[in-house]
Amino acid sequence: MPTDLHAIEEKWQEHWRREGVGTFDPADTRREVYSFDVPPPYASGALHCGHAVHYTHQDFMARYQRMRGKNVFFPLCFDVNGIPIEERVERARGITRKDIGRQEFIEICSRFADDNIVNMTKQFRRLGHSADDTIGYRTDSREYRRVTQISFIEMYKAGHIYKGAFPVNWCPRCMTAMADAEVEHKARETDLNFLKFHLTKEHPELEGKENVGRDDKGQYLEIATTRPELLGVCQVVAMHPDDERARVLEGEEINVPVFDKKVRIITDDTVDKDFGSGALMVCTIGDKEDLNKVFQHKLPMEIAIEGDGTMNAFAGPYAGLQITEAREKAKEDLERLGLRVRHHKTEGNVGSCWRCKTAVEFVQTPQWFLRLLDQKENVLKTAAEQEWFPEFMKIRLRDWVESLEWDWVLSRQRYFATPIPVWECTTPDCDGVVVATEEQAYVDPTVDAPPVDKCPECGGALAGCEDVFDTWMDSSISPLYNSYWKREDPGGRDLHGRLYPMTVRPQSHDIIRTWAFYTILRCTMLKGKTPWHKVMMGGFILDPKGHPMHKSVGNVIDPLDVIQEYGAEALRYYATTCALGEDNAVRYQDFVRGKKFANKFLNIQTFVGKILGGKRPQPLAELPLTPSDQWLLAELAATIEKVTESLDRFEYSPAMKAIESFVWHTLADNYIELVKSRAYGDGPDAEAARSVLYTAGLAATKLAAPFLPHIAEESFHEVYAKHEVRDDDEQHIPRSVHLTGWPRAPEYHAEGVAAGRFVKDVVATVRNWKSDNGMALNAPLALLRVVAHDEAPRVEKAIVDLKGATGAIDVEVVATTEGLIESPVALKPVHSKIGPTFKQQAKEVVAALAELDPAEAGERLASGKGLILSTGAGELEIAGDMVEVVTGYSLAGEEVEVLDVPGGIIAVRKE
RNA sequence: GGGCUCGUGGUCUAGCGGUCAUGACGGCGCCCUUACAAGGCGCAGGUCACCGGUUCAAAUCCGGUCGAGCCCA
Repeated sequence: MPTDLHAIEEKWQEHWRREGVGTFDPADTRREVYSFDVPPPYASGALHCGHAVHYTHQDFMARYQRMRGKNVFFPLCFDVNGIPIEERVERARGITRKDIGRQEFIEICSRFADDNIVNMTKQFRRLGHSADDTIGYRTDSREYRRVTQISFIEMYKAGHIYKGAFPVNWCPRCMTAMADAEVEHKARETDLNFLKFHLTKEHPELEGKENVGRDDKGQYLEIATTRPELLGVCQVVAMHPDDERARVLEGEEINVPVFDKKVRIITDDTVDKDFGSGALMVCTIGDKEDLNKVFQHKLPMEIAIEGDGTMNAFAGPYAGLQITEAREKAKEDLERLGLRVRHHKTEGNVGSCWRCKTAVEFVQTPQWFLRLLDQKENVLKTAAEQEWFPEFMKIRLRDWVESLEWDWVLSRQRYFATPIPVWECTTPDCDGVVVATEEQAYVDPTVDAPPVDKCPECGGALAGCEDVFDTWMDSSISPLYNSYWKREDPGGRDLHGRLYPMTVRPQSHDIIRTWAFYTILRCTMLKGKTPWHKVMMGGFILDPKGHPMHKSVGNVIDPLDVIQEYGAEALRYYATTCALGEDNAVRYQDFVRGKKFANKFLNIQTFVGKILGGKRPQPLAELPLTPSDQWLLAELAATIEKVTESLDRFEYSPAMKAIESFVWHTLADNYIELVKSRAYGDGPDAEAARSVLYTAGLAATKLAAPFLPHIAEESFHEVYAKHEVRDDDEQHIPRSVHLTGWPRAPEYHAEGVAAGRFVKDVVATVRNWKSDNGMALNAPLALLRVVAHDEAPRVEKAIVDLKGATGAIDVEVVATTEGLIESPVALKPVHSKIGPTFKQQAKEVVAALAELDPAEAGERLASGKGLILSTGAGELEIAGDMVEVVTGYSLAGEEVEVLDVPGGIIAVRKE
């Protein structure tokens, strides 16, 4: 029977959509809620393997919790805001956002996202995901942005927000401010230039010291820098206090080349004595370290770079040039003036924009900030109340929180994001601000009127704020949005109270410092309560060699291609093998195994269906169960327990292994083989086997349902559905296995379990023996004698299975080895002993040995005597170590083969 | 430079104090067995990265070395 997995998968995907399997019921107050604060994938157009695995993990849990009777809130959401879509639109149209009107640009971005969302929704469905599109959001919707704005208004009123002019990270390409969390540090090779800074006073004692020199302009100190274009804003030169040169120079002035400007020499123990020349020029502002020194030493904040990445008047002769042009020009000038002593390449960490990888600069412009440095403890306190899976990932959050030194800059100078709902006074030097009212939100201050006409401070005219929010402002209220905070309650039954805190936040570890941190921060500030009880932290999915997948490397694997070749179930099977918190390489062998297992599973269910013949067997309790039946039920109970425990700990891999081992090995390879012939028959024994098959087959279907939902659904409808009734309506069969209850351990008498396991081992041993002896597995056996010791009375009850499964015509179950006689059947010469002793005579000795009666010889050897051989040269005696006695068994005078089984032995005879 | 995670047969992987170290993929041999050859049975293949320590007992715990990945500076 060829199985078309694709057809099965697509059939049930359509069924689930039509039947609304997975739909959250906001009006249901009876069932407990299990909610997911899902990570909205960015609407870029395609899901990648990381998405495929992470959302599949969520789907496992969602389907499991539904079967546990929970009202599952598992929304289908999309993130839309921000630079990536703006960038794609700009590239696709060959424009910048400034070329067309603000509102038109926003409109184009939004339509671009629409198409991607349609496409990605289809992809989720093809993966077999049960996310609920009746409760999803997209972050550019008016409703979502309304909630973001309200959250801002509340925090503003509570005094957590301020506007100020501080240096902020700035991407000259995206032309916007950004938070520390958005800055990546990448190793980059740059030129390290050693420049002459002439000293204002001569120091003969420094003569000959490292990096100190002299030319026609006098004595100089070499200073290494990668940013010569910033010489104009060099504020100070710093050296380590232990530097012997610093002891002489500290407090003196030194000449900045080209600019003919004098700066002080200071000491600072954070300076690396061994880097460059050991002396550091502090510029405003080359990097974060400069910025720290500016604050620490109260240096002037002269910023030489404009927001568009050009140099300004502070840069003197380089004003008007782009940063990199200015750098080249500065190097040329220094070289020409003989001020650049030498230069070499160095690898340094350059802060870069996480979106476009452009080197980040510091720019000082008025921006909106959220005060968070006073919230560090609160954030960690909230996190302490959460259960993280795995727990160790919390360390990353703690490290990040403890390292924070800056407030969060909220404003971005972009278009396609949530507008900051404020109007500002246009009168110079008046800092009057009018914040929108909650009722006004959603509001776009660049279009809509402020709640009051004039500045409340000075009566001046108001202008709408043109800045938008950092997109993490939107993302970090997802638990509030999801739980209908400040939104109309569709059920009118305190939905917010029932949904907040949410049950679980699934996410990956690369956005702990952003999404997890900001969400905990903001929800703690706004609600004073944790946003969720649990965090499920996914790892990275890497290419088969263990490297990250990148378009530029060409190692990207498209999950849809995997589905095309192996099926969605195979991809989902692979997802079960990916442990939380660990990075996992794509493993093709798992796709192969998943596909094989899906097929095997369907075959087993087909067999069970055939055995049942369309009838539901009598309940187990009314039937005489054999030891084999009891053993199988015990195994089933243990499997249910193991799978349930594992799922409750978000451990998918052990759960799947338990299911696979039970279904494939215990049920198919052992139990079915054991009872196959009985189950085809009539009578209570046969009915018992069928009832066990029904129970185990249905339970296996339910256990597999969260992981392999398509084949579970197929099996359920093919074999079981018509015999089952709905929880809520006994007149009808269940619409889906996913709407039925999680399996409970079956009830049975356990006294035969050990005997059943023994019977299973006996049968497996016989089958192996047949295979070793080149016999067909269904070949008949003349006799099977089972020595079962204490278990004999119970094993006896399984004679029907022993006969059926081994093909033995006669089966005897006995308690002891009585009647089984072990006797020598052959004598094997030990050539390594006989050869050296008898040399030429050896051949004759061996021949004579073959003439002896094994039984008699064995007896002599057992009593410690040697063997007497008669050869052509007369009699001779050989010692016991020259011969090996091969023993055999006989039963009632006929030769039998004896095999070891755990817990006993068996004797078999072919004919 | 710091933090976290991980080094187990050819490849991937389970185990994370206690019988002969789990299983998959691949390889080899045998087998059409009233569900399945996309299957069954079996075989080969491992100094559990390395070095120390704790313990009656270490793949497992501790320390160090080397290597990989991620996060952060």
